[in-house]
Amino acid sequence: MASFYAEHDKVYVAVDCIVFGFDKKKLKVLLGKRQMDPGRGEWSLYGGFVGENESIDEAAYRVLYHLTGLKHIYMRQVEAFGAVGRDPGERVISIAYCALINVSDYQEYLLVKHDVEWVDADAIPALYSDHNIMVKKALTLLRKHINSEPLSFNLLPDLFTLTQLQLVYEAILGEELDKRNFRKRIKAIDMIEKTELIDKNSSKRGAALYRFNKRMYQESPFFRL
Amino acid sequence: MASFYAEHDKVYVAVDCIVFGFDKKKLKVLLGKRQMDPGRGEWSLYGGFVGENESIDEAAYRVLYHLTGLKHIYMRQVEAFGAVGRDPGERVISIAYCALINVSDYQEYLLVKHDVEWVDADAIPALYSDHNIMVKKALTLLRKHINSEPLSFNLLPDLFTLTQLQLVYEAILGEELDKRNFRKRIKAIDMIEKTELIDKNSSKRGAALYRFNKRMYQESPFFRL
DNA sequence: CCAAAAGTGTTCCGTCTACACCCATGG
DNA sequence: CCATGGGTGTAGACGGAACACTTTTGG
Repeated sequence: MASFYAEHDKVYVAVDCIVFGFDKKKLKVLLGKRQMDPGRGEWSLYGGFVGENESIDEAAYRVLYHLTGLKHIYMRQVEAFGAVGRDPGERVISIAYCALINVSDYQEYLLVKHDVEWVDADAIPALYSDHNIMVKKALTLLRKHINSEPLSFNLLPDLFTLTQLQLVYEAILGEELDKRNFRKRIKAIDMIEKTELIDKNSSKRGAALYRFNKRMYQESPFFRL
Repeated sequence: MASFYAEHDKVYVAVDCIVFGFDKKKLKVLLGKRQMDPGRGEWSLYGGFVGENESIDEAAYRVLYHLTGLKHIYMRQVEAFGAVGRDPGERVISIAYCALINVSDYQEYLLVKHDVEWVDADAIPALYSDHNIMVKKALTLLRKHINSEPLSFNLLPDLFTLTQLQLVYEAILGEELDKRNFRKRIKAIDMIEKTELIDKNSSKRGAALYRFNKRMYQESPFFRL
């Protein structure tokens, strides 16, 4: 490859992943202690550098896979962060990505392996560099899109009860919802299908299990709760 | 500065500006012929490289200033584009920015100086690299936010008529709006103030000029059309 | 006097909100 | 039999959509 742009500067580019999960009525974020200098030991998002021969999306999926062992996860770019002094080490431009995973898919031993924890999204500690801003932006984005895109299902198992689904919405929106109105709206959405299966974990009576029909969404990608 | 990250790759980072304007009932984008290799002569967005000692926002404002001679312009990041082969020259990650300007603030001689033109947003030619995708994303974003943020005023002079404002909305949304309903909604927004001034350019009768009260918006930053 | 754009209200319909009780079951 | 969570309907308020005519004035 010719060097067309040799007179310009090159910089480090990294990706940082905001991994959201949902557990026990709470929205969680996967946070860990930074394992490299500078900032070793500080609370931080999990990230990595973008290599010469991978796209930024590939880098984000690679980092997410390394952290969670999971592939085919919902992920989207949040924003590029590029203040000059944002990283105390060297000039690094970082692109934040937001991932949504089902906590029960996450192997617990990885928490130890990577020294990470599920932290309540409403009790985030002080984080390395500008990572607090990244988390806040990701949360804002999530809140903004939760009603117009089928995001919530990524935080739940394939089969879920309507109470679980409602709890996800309440956790993300930070407010309680009316059960009857919520269920009325759900009924109006064909892509959310009731199955014959009953979940007996959460109550003696048992609750119907529902499923999100991904295929139906792909055919007509419109969603509004 | 120590070299903490020496084992990682550095890449070129650029910014590309999607500059929207509004003129004669149409939404326009500022496009030019690329002035450097590779791709010299192709239709392209106007961009530039991010320097070692400037933030990506600063780079975007510098590029926009160079192109338009304007400062304090509304601008926001659209998205980072980082496919490996996106630039035919070398590996370049580019961060797209969207700017909204009032066309009558734009000095016409700059069109010649930079070899750029105002192109109809609904008739964008084939552009260099992934710039078509950038424009499309910026347009989608604009459409999505036009009703919940006071963006439209950036495309108009300080004083504008309600017909002009409606035309901006129609151009961005790509559909006609009902005049009476539109004006009813405008009347409900305190930040949009009627002045005593009359514009006689567009009609014999004359139309009242309105103004967006920026201060009022800063105090309570809520907007919904 | 007429063309051209500005300006102005009402009705209807659908959507959102508030709200409380019965059901099924395991222990 | 009772505690626990699951499940259901209605009425009133509100907001959005449809819709047509009068006003002003420069040429």
